[in-house]
Amino acid sequence: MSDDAPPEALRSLASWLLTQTAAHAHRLVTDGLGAIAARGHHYRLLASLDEFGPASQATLARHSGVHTSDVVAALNELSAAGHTARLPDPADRRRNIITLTPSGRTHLTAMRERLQAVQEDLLRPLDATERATLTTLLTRLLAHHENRERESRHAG
Amino acid sequence: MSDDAPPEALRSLASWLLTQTAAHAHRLVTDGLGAIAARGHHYRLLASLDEFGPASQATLARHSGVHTSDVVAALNELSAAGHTARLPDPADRRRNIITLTPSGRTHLTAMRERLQAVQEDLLRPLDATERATLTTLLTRLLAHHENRERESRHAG
DNA sequence: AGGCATTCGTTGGTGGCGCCAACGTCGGCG
DNA sequence: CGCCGACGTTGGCGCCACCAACGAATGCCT
Repeated sequence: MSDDAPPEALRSLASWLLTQTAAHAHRLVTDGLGAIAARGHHYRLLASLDEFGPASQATLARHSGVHTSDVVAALNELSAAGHTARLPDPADRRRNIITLTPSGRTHLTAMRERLQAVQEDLLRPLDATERATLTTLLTRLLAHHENRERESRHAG
Repeated sequence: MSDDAPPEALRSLASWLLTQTAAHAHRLVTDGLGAIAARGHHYRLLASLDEFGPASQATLARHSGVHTSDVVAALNELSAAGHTARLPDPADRRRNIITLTPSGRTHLTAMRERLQAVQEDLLRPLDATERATLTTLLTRLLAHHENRERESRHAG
């Protein structure tokens, strides 16, 4: 649906370049994960569990950046598939403790492989140095805006 | 909702960096345009009209990259606000010819100003050279994936 | 000890964006 | 003439980000 060249008014906007390339990246990721019946949220949650160990849904949300209401839905799916276990915290009955099951660990590994392939696909036209540069620039932008968010949340 | 640091498994994925920064960019754009009751699609369409002149909805979709079904909705809003005019093409009665009204031109200018401010906000941590580098890298990625899309559409 | 604010999980809903299927209308070409 | 295709439109889907509200439970503060 976008055969002709976009107007310069778009091409010259960094925000447009970002959201467009991100859209392509998102499609690659969705397709890659879709092939093993997974979605972005699943990877974020399982990766967080793997790296930080068992956690409540709230801390899981904070680590993964997934909204708590979406964490509920994603964990419903993951638990139904046996990839996570949801058991009540005896020390605080408001909380659930989420753990990664062996099946979940296997699934996570499969996701990682898919995502590695996606990165290759995504970054194909760039050489190693350029990839590093891109990563650095994006990381700096991200850090900046994450800080801004934190400040405005604590101030407001 | 994302207070703690994301896991390294995310930070190391270029696709994640892209979609995250794009999400921030998208929010800035949405807020900026929202202040003047505009949305992303509106800008894309008006900018296309401004740069390429009056066009049918189909060619407008091709230029702006907005899906035709979404073009309909956006043009309903823009026409209702008097920013565009939709008149039947006498030469081809399937087509509508969309034109930019004076009011639309004014609106476009206001959007441009907002978006310029957003770019500043978005890229604040980068100096001029770094901004140029980022633009170049993203443009190359975008061109690559756009070509891939075209090829697969004409092949399949 | 009592009362209040806060946290946690959950439900249901919103909006943007990208996209697909279907349909009636109309034009162009073999 | 008949068929294929383009055009505009409607209605719907999926993913992601996010918000409001609620009951249950906890912790703090007095």
